[in-house]
Amino acid sequence: VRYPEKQKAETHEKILKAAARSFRERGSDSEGIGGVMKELGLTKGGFYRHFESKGDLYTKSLSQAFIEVAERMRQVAESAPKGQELRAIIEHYLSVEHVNNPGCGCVLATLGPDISRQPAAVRKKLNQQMHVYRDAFAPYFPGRNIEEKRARFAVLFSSMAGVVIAARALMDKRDRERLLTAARSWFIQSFAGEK
Amino acid sequence: VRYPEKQKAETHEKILKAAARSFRERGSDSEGIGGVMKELGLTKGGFYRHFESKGDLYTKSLSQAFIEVAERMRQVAESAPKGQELRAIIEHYLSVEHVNNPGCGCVLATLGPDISRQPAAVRKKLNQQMHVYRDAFAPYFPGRNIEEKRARFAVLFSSMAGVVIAARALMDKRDRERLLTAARSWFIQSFAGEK
DNA sequence: TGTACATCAGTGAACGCGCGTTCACTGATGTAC
DNA sequence: TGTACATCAGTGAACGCGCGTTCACTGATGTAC
Repeated sequence: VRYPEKQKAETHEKILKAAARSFRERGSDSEGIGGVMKELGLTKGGFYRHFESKGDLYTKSLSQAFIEVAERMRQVAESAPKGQELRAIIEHYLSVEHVNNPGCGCVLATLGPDISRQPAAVRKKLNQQMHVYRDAFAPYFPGRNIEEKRARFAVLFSSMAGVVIAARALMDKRDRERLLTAARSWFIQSFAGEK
Repeated sequence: VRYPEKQKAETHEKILKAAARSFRERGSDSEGIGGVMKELGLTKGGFYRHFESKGDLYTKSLSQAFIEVAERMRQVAESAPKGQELRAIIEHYLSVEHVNNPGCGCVLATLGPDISRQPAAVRKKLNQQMHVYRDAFAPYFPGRNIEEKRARFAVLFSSMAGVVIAARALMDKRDRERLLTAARSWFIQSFAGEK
């Protein structure tokens, strides 16, 4: 069956998005191509018209995920009152919603350790995406120059990712909220200069 | 072949330690029972005389890992000058050595996201271990009462885990060292009250 | 406008591989007599 | 002290399963004439 005009591009993007969610929710194994394609009402055989391999999908879908997350953060920052952008970003990142929705959340917080186990080529590509991600936020950071802003970005975001990871590992709901609340007020105080 | 007196206990512990390292280095998949047993010069068939299943090994070896890491941290704290314990812990945790040796490093920083994907029973057991881990350090934390100390412990350790994860994801050695240095001085300043 | 043909996204069965698990077997050690 | 026997850690082959990948095939659409 030959399929309608623009369908291929649509399917391609659907696979990308579904995979980006699946990898973040379930890890880089444990669902697989068959599962993702099935979710979309397709069969796994067709996958290879869109991607070279599972590794190819992994790299591309995570790149996509970095972009999506950055875009969302940018919106949060833009809709915050002037001077409160960083605070808004911190509150958004350390929210219960983020912790409860890994599928559309920060890549570092869902697949960080996994990324460091990838072959060099994959890590390289993802490192580039991380830099794009970083440079989208550097403007909101305090610091005398770009180097200082970048350094603060790196410390804050990696720290917050750790908090989200720990919160997700905790089973007790109240422990989780307590951790998030404590972290929120501490990060805001330290980085956004308030309580 | 019937094997010498205490050999079983020794083998049991060897498997536990090798698995604790393997899981942290390569993730919860990607080496497997066969590989771990082979490393020890054994065949995989014998594995089931020691553990019920791979999941059983996972839980027990990570519990072991929590204990080992806590013990090491305790040593670091004890050999530090009076009043400098927390600072010593931070420096040790955020060292290049820790980043370069995931196999004997912090469990949260190697398998944090993985833990949150485990079935409830496994998470429960690991949560208990995390509490033991926490209570071993609470004494070194500032705070008016045990609750405050625990809260600070949770924020500091989860943040530091995030930094180690991010450092491991970075390919460029200098980026990595820059992140660690920035994080070290920031955490020490914030938690251990110095620069 | 109509017709013949090439294209190629998607199908569904099959293949290969690795891994977790099982199981019949081995044989040196510990124990009972 | 000596002998017969039970035990059980470890072996190695086999099994089943799921997953990534391949491939011959389909047939509606787009294109060439």
